[in-house]
Amino acid sequence: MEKQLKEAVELFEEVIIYGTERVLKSIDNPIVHEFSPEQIQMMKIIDKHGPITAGSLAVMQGVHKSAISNRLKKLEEKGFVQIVKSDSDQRTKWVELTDEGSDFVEKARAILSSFISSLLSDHVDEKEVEQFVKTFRKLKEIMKLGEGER
Amino acid sequence: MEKQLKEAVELFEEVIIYGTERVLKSIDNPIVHEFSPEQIQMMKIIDKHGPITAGSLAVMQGVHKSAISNRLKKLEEKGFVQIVKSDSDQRTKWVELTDEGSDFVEKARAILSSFISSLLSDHVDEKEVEQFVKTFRKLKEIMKLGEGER
DNA sequence: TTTTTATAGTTTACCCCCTAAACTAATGAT
DNA sequence: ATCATTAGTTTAGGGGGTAAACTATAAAAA
Repeated sequence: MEKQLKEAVELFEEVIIYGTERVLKSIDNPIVHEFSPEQIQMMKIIDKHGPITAGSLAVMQGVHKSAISNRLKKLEEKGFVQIVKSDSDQRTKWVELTDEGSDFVEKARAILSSFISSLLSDHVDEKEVEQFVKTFRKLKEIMKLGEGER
Repeated sequence: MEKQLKEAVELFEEVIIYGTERVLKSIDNPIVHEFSPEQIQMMKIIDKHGPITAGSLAVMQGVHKSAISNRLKKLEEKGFVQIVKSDSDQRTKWVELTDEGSDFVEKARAILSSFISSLLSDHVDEKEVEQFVKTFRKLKEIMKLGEGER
Protein backbone atom coordinates (compact mmCIF):
# COMPACT_ATOMS: atom_id res chain seq x y z
CA MET A 1 0.00 0.00 0.00
CA GLU A 2 2.67 2.47 0.92
CA LYS A 3 4.58 1.72 -2.19
CA GLN A 4 1.56 2.03 -4.38
CA LEU A 5 0.46 5.22 -2.77
CA LYS A 6 3.88 6.63 -3.35
CA GLU A 7 3.67 5.74 -6.99
CA ALA A 8 0.19 7.15 -7.24
CA VAL A 9 1.43 10.39 -5.76
CA GLU A 10 4.27 10.70 -8.21
CA LEU A 11 2.07 9.85 -11.14
CA PHE A 12 -0.57 12.26 -9.96
CA GLU A 13 1.95 15.03 -9.91
CA GLU A 14 3.38 14.15 -13.23
CA VAL A 15 0.09 13.74 -15.02
CA ILE A 16 -2.13 16.30 -13.35
CA ILE A 17 0.33 19.01 -12.58
CA TYR A 18 2.75 18.79 -15.41
CA GLY A 19 0.86 16.96 -18.11
CA THR A 20 -1.62 19.58 -19.16
CA GLU A 21 0.58 21.68 -21.35
CA ARG A 22 1.89 18.68 -23.19
CA VAL A 23 -1.58 17.56 -24.11
CA LEU A 24 -2.67 20.97 -25.30
CA LYS A 25 0.42 21.46 -27.36
CA SER A 26 0.00 18.18 -29.15
CA ILE A 27 -3.31 19.18 -30.67
CA ASP A 28 -2.32 19.91 -34.21
CA ASN A 29 -5.40 21.76 -35.40
CA PRO A 30 -4.54 25.47 -35.58
CA ILE A 31 -8.05 26.59 -34.73
CA VAL A 32 -7.71 25.86 -31.04
CA HIS A 33 -4.44 27.72 -30.95
CA GLU A 34 -6.06 30.99 -31.91
CA PHE A 35 -7.06 31.36 -28.29
CA SER A 36 -5.60 30.50 -24.95
CA PRO A 37 -7.01 27.58 -22.99
CA GLU A 38 -8.51 30.04 -20.54
CA GLN A 39 -10.25 31.97 -23.28
CA ILE A 40 -11.65 28.77 -24.73
CA GLN A 41 -12.86 27.67 -21.33
CA MET A 42 -14.57 30.98 -20.85
CA MET A 43 -16.39 30.79 -24.15
CA LYS A 44 -17.46 27.24 -23.46
CA ILE A 45 -18.86 28.24 -20.11
CA ILE A 46 -20.82 31.05 -21.70
CA ASP A 47 -22.03 28.76 -24.44
CA LYS A 48 -23.21 26.19 -21.98
CA HIS A 49 -24.70 28.53 -19.48
CA GLY A 50 -26.15 31.21 -21.71
CA PRO A 51 -25.88 34.89 -20.79
CA ILE A 52 -23.88 35.16 -17.61
CA THR A 53 -22.37 37.86 -15.43
CA ALA A 54 -18.69 38.64 -15.21
CA GLY A 55 -18.77 37.85 -11.52
CA SER A 56 -20.16 34.40 -12.16
CA LEU A 57 -17.47 33.76 -14.72
CA ALA A 58 -14.86 34.70 -12.14
CA VAL A 59 -16.25 32.12 -9.75
CA MET A 60 -16.52 29.47 -12.41
CA GLN A 61 -13.04 30.01 -13.74
CA GLY A 62 -11.66 30.32 -10.23
CA VAL A 63 -9.96 33.67 -10.69
CA HIS A 64 -10.34 37.28 -9.64
CA LYS A 65 -12.80 39.58 -11.33
CA SER A 66 -9.99 41.63 -12.76
CA ALA A 67 -8.75 38.64 -14.71
CA ILE A 68 -12.21 38.18 -16.16
CA SER A 69 -12.50 41.84 -16.98
CA ASN A 70 -9.28 41.69 -18.90
CA ARG A 71 -10.15 38.51 -20.75
CA LEU A 72 -13.56 39.71 -21.72
CA LYS A 73 -12.10 42.88 -23.15
CA LYS A 74 -9.89 40.85 -25.44
CA LEU A 75 -12.64 38.52 -26.57
CA GLU A 76 -14.99 41.41 -27.14
CA GLU A 77 -12.44 43.22 -29.23
CA LYS A 78 -12.10 40.11 -31.34
CA GLY A 79 -15.85 39.93 -31.72
CA PHE A 80 -16.46 36.63 -29.97
CA VAL A 81 -18.42 37.92 -27.01
CA GLN A 82 -20.69 40.86 -26.50
CA ILE A 83 -21.57 42.74 -23.35
CA VAL A 84 -25.14 43.63 -22.61
CA LYS A 85 -26.16 45.93 -19.79
CA SER A 86 -28.49 44.66 -17.14
CA ASP A 87 -31.92 46.18 -16.77
CA SER A 88 -32.27 45.39 -13.11
CA ASP A 89 -28.83 46.44 -11.89
CA GLN A 90 -26.78 49.12 -13.53
CA ARG A 91 -23.55 47.68 -12.25
CA THR A 92 -24.06 44.29 -13.71
CA LYS A 93 -23.07 43.27 -17.20
CA TRP A 94 -24.33 40.24 -19.04
CA VAL A 95 -21.95 38.42 -21.28
CA GLU A 96 -23.09 36.57 -24.38
CA LEU A 97 -21.39 34.81 -27.24
CA THR A 98 -21.66 36.35 -30.68
CA ASP A 99 -22.48 34.15 -33.64
CA GLU A 100 -18.79 34.02 -34.35
CA GLY A 101 -18.19 32.99 -30.80
CA SER A 102 -20.77 30.25 -30.97
CA ASP A 103 -19.31 28.95 -34.21
CA PHE A 104 -15.89 28.86 -32.66
CA VAL A 105 -17.06 26.99 -29.59
CA GLU A 106 -18.78 24.44 -31.76
CA LYS A 107 -15.65 23.88 -33.76
CA ALA A 108 -13.41 23.79 -30.72
CA ARG A 109 -15.62 21.27 -28.98
CA ALA A 110 -15.51 18.99 -31.98
CA ILE A 111 -11.75 19.27 -32.33
CA LEU A 112 -11.03 18.73 -28.65
CA SER A 113 -13.50 15.92 -28.35
CA SER A 114 -12.14 14.21 -31.42
CA PHE A 115 -8.57 14.62 -30.28
CA ILE A 116 -9.13 13.25 -26.82
CA SER A 117 -11.38 10.54 -28.13
CA SER A 118 -8.75 9.24 -30.49
CA LEU A 119 -6.10 9.67 -27.85
CA LEU A 120 -8.08 7.37 -25.61
CA SER A 121 -9.27 4.98 -28.29
CA ASP A 122 -5.74 4.49 -29.56
CA HIS A 123 -4.48 3.40 -26.19
CA VAL A 124 -7.39 2.18 -24.18
CA ASP A 125 -9.58 -0.83 -24.83
CA GLU A 126 -13.23 -1.07 -24.00
CA LYS A 127 -12.70 -2.60 -20.60
CA GLU A 128 -10.22 0.02 -19.59
CA VAL A 129 -12.49 2.88 -20.55
CA GLU A 130 -14.79 1.74 -17.83
CA GLN A 131 -12.02 2.04 -15.32
CA PHE A 132 -10.95 5.34 -16.74
CA VAL A 133 -14.38 6.77 -16.24
CA LYS A 134 -14.44 5.58 -12.65
CA THR A 135 -11.04 6.98 -11.94
CA PHE A 136 -11.83 10.27 -13.56
CA ARG A 137 -15.08 10.58 -11.70
CA LYS A 138 -13.14 10.07 -8.53
CA LEU A 139 -10.53 12.57 -9.58
CA LYS A 140 -13.20 15.08 -10.33
CA GLU A 141 -14.55 14.57 -6.85
CA ILE A 142 -11.10 14.80 -5.29
CA MET A 143 -10.27 17.97 -7.12
CA LYS A 144 -13.59 19.51 -6.25
CA LEU A 145 -14.25 20.38 -9.84
CA GLY A 146 -17.70 21.51 -10.65
CA GLU A 147 -18.03 23.53 -7.50
CA GLY A 148 -17.17 26.75 -9.20
CA GLU A 149 -17.84 25.64 -12.69
CA ARG A 150 -20.71 23.94 -14.39
CA MET B 1 -19.14 2.02 -25.21
CA GLU B 2 -19.90 5.15 -27.13
CA LYS B 3 -21.56 6.63 -24.16
CA GLN B 4 -18.72 5.76 -21.85
CA LEU B 5 -16.12 7.05 -24.23
CA LYS B 6 -18.02 10.28 -24.46
CA GLU B 7 -18.01 10.59 -20.71
CA ALA B 8 -14.33 9.70 -20.53
CA VAL B 9 -13.61 12.43 -23.04
CA GLU B 10 -15.47 15.05 -21.10
CA LEU B 11 -13.92 14.02 -17.83
CA PHE B 12 -10.49 13.96 -19.42
CA GLU B 13 -10.94 17.49 -20.55
CA GLU B 14 -12.27 18.66 -17.27
CA VAL B 15 -9.67 16.98 -15.12
CA ILE B 16 -6.57 17.12 -17.25
CA ILE B 17 -7.06 20.36 -19.05
CA TYR B 18 -8.89 22.47 -16.55
CA GLY B 19 -8.19 20.80 -13.24
CA THR B 20 -4.54 21.59 -12.78
CA GLU B 21 -4.84 25.13 -11.54
CA ARG B 22 -7.45 24.18 -9.02
CA VAL B 23 -5.22 21.58 -7.46
CA LEU B 24 -2.23 23.85 -7.26
CA LYS B 25 -4.24 26.65 -5.75
CA SER B 26 -5.59 24.47 -3.02
CA ILE B 27 -2.17 23.75 -1.54
CA ASP B 28 -2.15 25.94 1.48
CA ASN B 29 1.54 25.86 2.34
CA PRO B 30 3.04 29.23 1.31
CA ILE B 31 6.42 27.77 0.50
CA VAL B 32 5.31 26.32 -2.80
CA HIS B 33 3.75 29.60 -3.76
CA GLU B 34 7.07 31.40 -3.69
CA PHE B 35 7.69 30.03 -7.14
CA SER B 36 5.62 29.21 -10.16
CA PRO B 37 4.87 25.58 -11.02
CA GLU B 38 7.23 25.87 -13.97
CA GLN B 39 10.05 27.12 -11.79
CA ILE B 40 9.50 24.33 -9.32
CA GLN B 41 9.47 21.79 -12.09
CA MET B 42 12.70 23.15 -13.42
CA MET B 43 14.42 22.94 -10.06
CA LYS B 44 13.17 19.43 -9.54
CA ILE B 45 14.51 18.37 -12.90
CA ILE B 46 17.90 19.84 -12.08
CA ASP B 47 17.83 18.22 -8.66
CA LYS B 48 17.03 14.86 -10.11
CA HIS B 49 19.30 15.02 -13.08
CA GLY B 50 22.28 16.85 -11.66
CA PRO B 51 24.11 19.53 -13.66
CA ILE B 52 22.28 19.96 -16.93
CA THR B 53 22.39 22.25 -19.97
CA ALA B 54 19.83 24.90 -20.73
CA GLY B 55 19.03 23.17 -23.99
CA SER B 56 18.21 19.94 -22.21
CA LEU B 57 15.95 21.78 -19.82
CA ALA B 58 14.11 23.25 -22.78
CA VAL B 59 13.49 19.79 -24.16
CA MET B 60 12.46 18.41 -20.80
CA GLN B 61 10.11 21.23 -20.01
CA GLY B 62 8.81 21.25 -23.56
CA VAL B 63 9.43 24.92 -24.25
CA HIS B 64 11.72 27.10 -26.31
CA LYS B 65 15.21 27.90 -25.19
CA SER B 66 14.28 31.52 -24.69
CA ALA B 67 11.75 30.55 -22.04
CA ILE B 68 14.46 28.60 -20.25
CA SER B 69 16.91 31.45 -20.54
CA ASN B 70 14.41 33.77 -18.95
CA ARG B 71 13.46 31.39 -16.18
CA LEU B 72 17.03 30.62 -15.31
CA LYS B 73 17.85 34.29 -15.06
CA LYS B 74 15.13 34.72 -12.45
CA LEU B 75 16.14 31.69 -10.44
CA GLU B 76 19.78 32.69 -10.59
CA GLU B 77 18.96 36.17 -9.38
CA LYS B 78 17.15 34.64 -6.45
CA GLY B 79 20.12 32.44 -5.72
CA PHE B 80 18.52 29.08 -6.31
CA VAL B 81 20.53 28.01 -9.33
CA GLN B 82 24.01 28.76 -10.53
CA ILE B 83 25.45 28.74 -13.99
CA VAL B 84 28.79 27.10 -14.68
CA LYS B 85 30.64 27.41 -17.95
CA SER B 86 31.48 24.30 -19.88
CA ASP B 87 35.09 23.30 -20.39
CA SER B 88 34.51 21.40 -23.58
CA ASP B 89 32.19 23.84 -25.38
CA GLN B 90 32.28 27.57 -24.84
CA ARG B 91 28.70 27.97 -25.92
CA THR B 92 27.30 25.56 -23.41
CA LYS B 93 26.32 26.43 -19.87
CA TRP B 94 25.76 23.95 -17.10
CA VAL B 95 23.02 24.65 -14.62
CA GLU B 96 23.21 23.50 -11.02
CA LEU B 97 21.14 24.01 -7.93
CA THR B 98 22.63 26.04 -5.11
CA ASP B 99 22.36 24.77 -1.54
CA GLU B 100 19.38 27.04 -1.16
CA GLY B 101 17.88 25.55 -4.29
CA SER B 102 18.40 22.01 -3.05
CA ASP B 103 16.83 22.86 0.30
CA PHE B 104 13.84 24.31 -1.45
CA VAL B 105 13.36 21.32 -3.69
CA GLU B 106 13.52 19.02 -0.70
CA LYS B 107 10.88 21.02 1.11
CA ALA B 108 8.67 21.35 -1.96
CA ARG B 109 8.81 17.64 -2.64
CA ALA B 110 7.72 16.88 0.88
CA ILE B 111 4.89 19.38 0.78
CA LEU B 112 3.60 18.31 -2.60
CA SER B 113 3.93 14.66 -1.82
CA SER B 114 2.17 15.08 1.48
CA PHE B 115 -0.59 17.12 -0.05
CA ILE B 116 -1.31 14.74 -2.87
CA SER B 117 -0.94 11.79 -0.60
CA SER B 118 -3.56 13.04 1.79
CA LEU B 119 -5.73 14.12 -1.09
CA LEU B 120 -5.69 10.56 -2.35
CA SER B 121 -5.85 8.87 1.04
CA ASP B 122 -8.85 10.92 2.05
CA HIS B 123 -10.84 9.84 -0.94
CA VAL B 124 -9.42 6.61 -2.19
CA ASP B 125 -9.34 3.24 -0.48
CA GLU B 126 -6.63 0.69 -0.84
CA LYS B 127 -8.29 -1.16 -3.67
CA GLU B 128 -8.85 1.96 -5.63
CA VAL B 129 -5.27 3.09 -5.37
CA GLU B 130 -4.33 0.08 -7.37
CA GLN B 131 -6.68 1.15 -10.08
CA PHE B 132 -5.48 4.68 -9.86
CA VAL B 133 -1.93 3.63 -10.43
CA LYS B 134 -2.92 1.62 -13.47
CA THR B 135 -4.93 4.45 -14.90
CA PHE B 136 -2.22 6.96 -14.26
CA ARG B 137 0.41 4.75 -15.82
CA LYS B 138 -1.77 4.55 -18.85
CA LEU B 139 -2.31 8.27 -18.86
CA LYS B 140 1.37 8.85 -18.67
CA GLU B 141 1.83 6.63 -21.66
CA ILE B 142 -0.97 8.35 -23.54
CA MET B 143 0.41 11.77 -22.84
CA LYS B 144 3.88 10.72 -23.81
CA LEU B 145 5.26 12.09 -20.60
CA GLY B 146 8.81 11.17 -19.85
CA GLU B 147 9.91 11.52 -23.42
CA GLY B 148 11.16 14.99 -22.92
CA GLU B 149 11.42 14.83 -19.21
CA ARG B 150 12.91 12.43 -16.75
C1' DT C 1 43.27 27.11 -44.40
C1' DT C 2 39.23 29.62 -45.32
C1' DT C 3 34.43 29.86 -45.85
C1' DT C 4 29.93 28.29 -44.90
C1' DT C 5 26.63 26.06 -42.01
C1' DA C 6 24.98 24.65 -37.65
C1' DT C 7 24.42 25.32 -32.78
C1' DA C 8 24.03 27.10 -27.54
C1' DG C 9 22.16 30.47 -25.40
C1' DT C 10 20.55 35.57 -25.12
C1' DT C 11 17.83 39.48 -26.24
C1' DT C 12 13.84 41.72 -28.08
C1' DA C 13 8.97 42.13 -29.24
C1' DC C 14 4.57 40.88 -28.18
C1' DC C 15 0.66 38.04 -26.50
C1' DC C 16 -1.57 35.66 -22.45
C1' DC C 17 -2.22 34.64 -17.44
C1' DC C 18 -2.75 35.95 -12.51
C1' DT C 19 -2.95 38.53 -7.90
C1' DA C 20 -3.89 42.48 -5.39
C1' DA C 21 -4.86 47.07 -4.47
C1' DA C 22 -7.12 51.20 -5.73
C1' DC C 23 -10.91 53.22 -7.98
C1' DT C 24 -15.73 54.40 -9.85
C1' DA C 25 -20.46 54.02 -10.02
C1' DA C 26 -24.47 51.80 -8.32
C1' DT C 27 -27.13 49.42 -4.75
C1' DG C 28 -28.47 48.16 -0.12
C1' DA C 29 -28.61 48.92 4.83
C1' DT C 30 -28.89 51.95 8.71
C1' DA D 1 -29.33 61.33 4.32
C1' DT D 2 -25.23 58.77 5.37
C1' DC D 3 -22.52 54.75 5.51
C1' DA D 4 -21.41 50.09 3.95
C1' DT D 5 -21.40 46.82 0.33
C1' DT D 6 -21.03 45.39 -4.38
C1' DA D 7 -20.11 44.87 -9.81
C1' DG D 8 -16.81 45.71 -12.62
C1' DT D 9 -12.52 48.48 -14.22
C1' DT D 10 -7.92 50.12 -14.01
C1' DT D 11 -3.23 50.02 -12.50
C1' DA D 12 1.05 47.80 -11.01
C1' DG D 13 3.85 44.07 -11.19
C1' DG D 14 5.17 39.11 -11.42
C1' DG D 15 5.03 34.77 -14.27
C1' DG D 16 4.37 32.09 -18.69
C1' DG D 17 5.12 31.35 -23.77
C1' DT D 18 6.35 31.86 -29.03
C1' DA D 19 9.23 33.48 -32.51
C1' DA D 20 12.59 36.10 -34.70
C1' DA D 21 16.92 38.31 -34.50
C1' DC D 22 21.37 38.26 -32.57
C1' DT D 23 26.15 36.85 -30.74
C1' DA D 24 29.71 33.76 -30.08
C1' DT D 25 31.33 29.17 -30.81
C1' DA D 26 31.83 24.76 -33.08
C1' DA D 27 31.49 21.73 -36.99
C1' DA D 28 31.27 20.82 -41.82
C1' DA D 29 32.34 21.92 -46.46
C1' DA D 30 35.10 23.97 -49.95
